[in-house]
Amino acid sequence: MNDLTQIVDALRKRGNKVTPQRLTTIEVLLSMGQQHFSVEELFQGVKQRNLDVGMSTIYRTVQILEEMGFITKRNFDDGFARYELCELDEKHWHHHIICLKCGKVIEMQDDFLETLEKEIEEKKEFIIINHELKVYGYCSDCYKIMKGEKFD
Amino acid sequence: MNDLTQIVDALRKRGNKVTPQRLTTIEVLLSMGQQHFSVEELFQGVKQRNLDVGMSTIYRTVQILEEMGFITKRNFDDGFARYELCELDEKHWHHHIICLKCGKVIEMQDDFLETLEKEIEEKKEFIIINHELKVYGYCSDCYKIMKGEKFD
DNA sequence: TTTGATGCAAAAGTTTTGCAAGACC
DNA sequence: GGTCTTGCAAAACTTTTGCATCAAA
Repeated sequence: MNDLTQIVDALRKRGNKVTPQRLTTIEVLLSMGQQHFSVEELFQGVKQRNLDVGMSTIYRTVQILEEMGFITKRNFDDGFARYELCELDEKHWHHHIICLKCGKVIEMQDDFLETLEKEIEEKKEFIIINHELKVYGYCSDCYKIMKGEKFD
Repeated sequence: MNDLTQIVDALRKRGNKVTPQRLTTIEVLLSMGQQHFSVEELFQGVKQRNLDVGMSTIYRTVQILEEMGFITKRNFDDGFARYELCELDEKHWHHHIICLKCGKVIEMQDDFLETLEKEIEEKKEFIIINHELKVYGYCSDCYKIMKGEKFD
């Protein structure tokens, strides 16, 4: 559902033009699937497809796609923004489990926050659009290493 | 419990020195309580106490305090990092409810995520240190305005 | 032909770093 | 006195912007 033609059509409907740079950027982005990609990675991906492109063009494309709701900005505190594809057809949240040592990001599907959302909407008079849960800690690999090193 | 002497002692124990700049920075930080402060705000706060200080000193102090676990970095996508004081004596999480229109941040105390944490620790073999939940949407004020404007 | 897009370079903004001078312990 | 800290300026980084040129529709 979230494929190239859908995005291209939506772009045209918005009055945006579909240029080779934009098309390739979207192709690269779609080929990355659920991953969390940075603007730099998109830039490299487009260049690897033998298309010369400027950083600012990627930034501008990403901005448009975010406004359109096809991608969402995430911040994992590694110095730059990351984006990921949205699931348009259903509200299907996933959460991020982040290792404080190696930076690995594990995804977890879970909709159990729905009860909390209802509570917030009632108690705080708030209309919820989205949410983001990040759990920080140590993955099993790093934890083993740390125990071996008698660290902490 | 989270007071000046505790932090100062911990600094000395770590081999760090307690300079006027550092002391004042910590005082300002403590006077802000639970708020989410930026480095810039700390910088202004220290200067308002008639102490000349350089930005880099604040950045370095904040870095040390984060390493020591007294403060945590938060990112509300407003262009720079924000920090907040940690509750050292107990695991008492709070969550952030963020208005997408006016940027207001509401805090919410809730420990209901404990069940989820246990599940993650078992299923994913992950040692959890911290977590962060951000709920995005529209506060009642902004929602009223939007309805009045027939927006969306 | 009109309007939006591109690409470069420069600007903007936060955060980091090198280094000589100064302060804490 | 030795080591850590400071402060300045400059660098490093990501992201944004201005503008002349170019291309999609």
